[in-house]
Amino acid sequence: MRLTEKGIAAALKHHGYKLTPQRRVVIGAITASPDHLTPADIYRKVHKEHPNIGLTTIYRTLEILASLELICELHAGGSGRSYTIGAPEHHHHIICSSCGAVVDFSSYDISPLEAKLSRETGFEIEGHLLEFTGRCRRCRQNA
Amino acid sequence: MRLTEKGIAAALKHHGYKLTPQRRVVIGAITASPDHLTPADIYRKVHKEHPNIGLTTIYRTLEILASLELICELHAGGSGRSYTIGAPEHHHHIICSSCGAVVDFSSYDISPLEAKLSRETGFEIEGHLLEFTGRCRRCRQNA
DNA sequence: TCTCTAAATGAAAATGATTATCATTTATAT
DNA sequence: ATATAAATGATAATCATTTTCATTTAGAGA
Ligand SMILES: [Mn+2]
Ligand SMILES: [Mn+2]
Ligand SMILES: [Zn+2]
Ligand SMILES: [Zn+2]
Repeated sequence: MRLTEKGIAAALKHHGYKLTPQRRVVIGAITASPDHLTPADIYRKVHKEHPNIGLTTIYRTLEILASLELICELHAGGSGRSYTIGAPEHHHHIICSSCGAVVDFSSYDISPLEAKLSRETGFEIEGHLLEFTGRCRRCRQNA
Repeated sequence: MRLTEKGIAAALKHHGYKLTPQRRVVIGAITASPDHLTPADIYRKVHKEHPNIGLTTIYRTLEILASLELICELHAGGSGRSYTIGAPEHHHHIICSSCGAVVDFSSYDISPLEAKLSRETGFEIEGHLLEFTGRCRRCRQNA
């Protein structure tokens, strides 16, 4: 049930955002790639065909798409966000420290832990970040 | 079994690092505070007594201490690292989105999940990041 | 204690990602 | 077709971190 380019565009309009050529281009780039892309990645991918699009606009478009949960935002370790076409179910990531590949996993429900923490610490939990780093099979074999 | 100022200094020397006044000052600041401090926090704390210490040196010292696992490095969500005197046991963090307070918790063992993921994805897991965000009791009451 | 040298320091500039500004353009409701 | 609020993009600003490099210094050895 992967979101399509059209579907994302429709959702944008539905939420009152204008459907500009620049936004179409960003949506196109992100639906076309299975990878997690940084704003700069998208800028590069798109710049040949559409030299008139600004990096700022890419940031802004990604921010909107993420806020509508149409794409999935990833804060890998230190610096740099990246985005990928949103899988509707909540999931987490494993990131290869060698090649940067990102693998999703969803086979884990964190809510019991949340409830326990909330009880023990008095926090009202709003969100969480669960990420693993490691070396993917391929990188391990090449070494 | 909290590390002492002397203990950290000794460990530094043991690993071949010189024990400079600047490093003593950074170690002193970090052992004196129960909080997670950013490099800039430490710079401010220290600057009255030691106006001659550079922020660069604080960054460098913290990097060394973290690499020796004498202090604990925290990448909170988006931008900005912070450090605290290293608790020897592995633990995770809950961060208040309103006031920035950080609370540790260690009542959770993530290794079964690691083993499962390793089996399912072929990754050799090297590390992980588990962080919760929420609103602490105090901030919740003030609102 | 004196000397020597690799290691450490810090001022300053560079970097890199992200955000703010603001004059100009444009998507769309009417 | 028009009006207008929203969107764009060039540019500059931020902010954390890193690099550079000339100068200082901790600590090993004479
Ligand atoms: Mn994902
Ligand atoms: Mn901690
Ligand atoms: Zn890999
Ligand atoms: Zn709080």
